[in-house]
Amino acid sequence: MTSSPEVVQLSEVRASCTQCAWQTLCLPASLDGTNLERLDEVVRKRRPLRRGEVLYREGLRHAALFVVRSGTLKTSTTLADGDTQVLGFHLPGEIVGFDGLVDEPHHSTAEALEDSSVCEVPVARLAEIAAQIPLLQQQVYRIMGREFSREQMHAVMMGRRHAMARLALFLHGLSERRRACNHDPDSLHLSMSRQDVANYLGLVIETVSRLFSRLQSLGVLAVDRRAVRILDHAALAELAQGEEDSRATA
Amino acid sequence: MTSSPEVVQLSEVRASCTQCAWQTLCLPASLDGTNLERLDEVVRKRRPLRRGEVLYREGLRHAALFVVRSGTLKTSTTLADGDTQVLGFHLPGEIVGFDGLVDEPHHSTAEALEDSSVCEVPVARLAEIAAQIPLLQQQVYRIMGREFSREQMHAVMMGRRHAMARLALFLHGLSERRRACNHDPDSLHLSMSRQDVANYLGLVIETVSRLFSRLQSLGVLAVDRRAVRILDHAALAELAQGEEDSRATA
DNA sequence: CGACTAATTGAATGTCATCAAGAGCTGTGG
DNA sequence: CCACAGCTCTTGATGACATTCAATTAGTCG
Repeated sequence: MTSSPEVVQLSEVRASCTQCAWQTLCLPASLDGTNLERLDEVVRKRRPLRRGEVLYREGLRHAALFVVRSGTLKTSTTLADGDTQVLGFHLPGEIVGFDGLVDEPHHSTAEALEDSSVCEVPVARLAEIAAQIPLLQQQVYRIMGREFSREQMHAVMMGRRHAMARLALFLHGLSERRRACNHDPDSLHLSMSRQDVANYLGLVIETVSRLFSRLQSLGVLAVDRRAVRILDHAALAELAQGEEDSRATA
Repeated sequence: MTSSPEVVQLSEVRASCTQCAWQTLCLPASLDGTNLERLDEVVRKRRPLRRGEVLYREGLRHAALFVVRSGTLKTSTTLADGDTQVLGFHLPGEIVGFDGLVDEPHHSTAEALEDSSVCEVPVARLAEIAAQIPLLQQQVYRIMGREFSREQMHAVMMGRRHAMARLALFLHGLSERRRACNHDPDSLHLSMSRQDVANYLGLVIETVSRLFSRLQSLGVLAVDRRAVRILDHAALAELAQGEEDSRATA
């Protein structure tokens, strides 16, 4: 079971999509052998990103999509007054870059929250071969719809007027995304800082910190720094709906 | 200069895109005559929508995009607890339906806020001809990116922690969208209720009402029911940044 | 070990939600 | 034409909850 460096090279360069764990979530879904190879030719593997490294920056044109292979990305935008707003966190299998699809400069910046790796898909090349492979074209649309809905989920969270409901929805969403990847939906590793979570939810860091503490004392979560374990999904779901579960404080 | 009923008919049925006021914002941008005709064949004109009429409903599959030709649409989604969250307001030239692109059922419901009219673009047919017209394919991507960025702007608004900043951003955004259509950016006709505005911004109706009153007394707006005139763009911009312009209250 | 950052916790203020009442507009029918 | 009902919107008083300011603890890196 020893794998020589050449084999690794080969699989990385040639058969990236074929061997990728996220095939079913990503562009290649439902493509057969021949078409998969054609997609492979378009997809450019990128060097791994170091924690803190920026993938693309707002204001720059870079018409490409990026598939997260491992790690976590954070997208954010800068406001007129210099404040930043975190727009999203992106896990393996998810795709970023839709805000700079063609010509348009990006409105957001994407940064690695931990050491990560991504595939780069130049939009122009993708469009070319998608024009010849209807199933791929469909998959592109499907993924766009998926990411669009994810954006809307952000608005739903921010629309909740109780801070607890926002955090509960956030945690529930993360849990669901882990389930989608066949990972344990109860154990979350938050690769983002409390500050990032707070900003993402439209709160301040102290509030988020207090909420984590409260969830822990309620027995809903076990919190150890950025490692979070969900102990009571039902209670979390209730809190997500704004039910102030006051009886549990007794 | 009399136009017979037949001429109207003809222009409505055959030359919809050619004569549409929103050409430059919409799919046909940068298409020449021949290609424009091919697009015309795909686009289905729809009967006008009456105020309150639903264009599509969440949970249903309906793989089509809709271009707003006149009027205003509201998209919203229903939460687990039965509450609804308003996701967006859509003005002429803008496009809705991205959340139900392929196969997937819609996550949102689209409703006319006033008598409106839309063009329906079946995604499957659009994909077919876009595969043959690279410029159209590009334009599809461009528009998706645009609507994606609009979604993100919603998150930016909701992220502001002062109610005034949210409303100011909202009004500023509406103003900019009117400017983009060569309309007077100072006069807004809010076709949505205060309740809708409040929900969209994650506030309650009373707060929104108070804010409008305050903006009026500050001399920033002239508010007459749903007719709003922006008197002081600079002040509005300041308020959008969370600057509590307390000196103006003196 | 010491300096730095990240996160937690406490106390006080302020903003927004809630509850409640009233004003203004719209449409209907007598 | 006016009266009435129903709705949207406004305005006021109160209180809850999140922010702010401040200090402490925990964890990380040089």
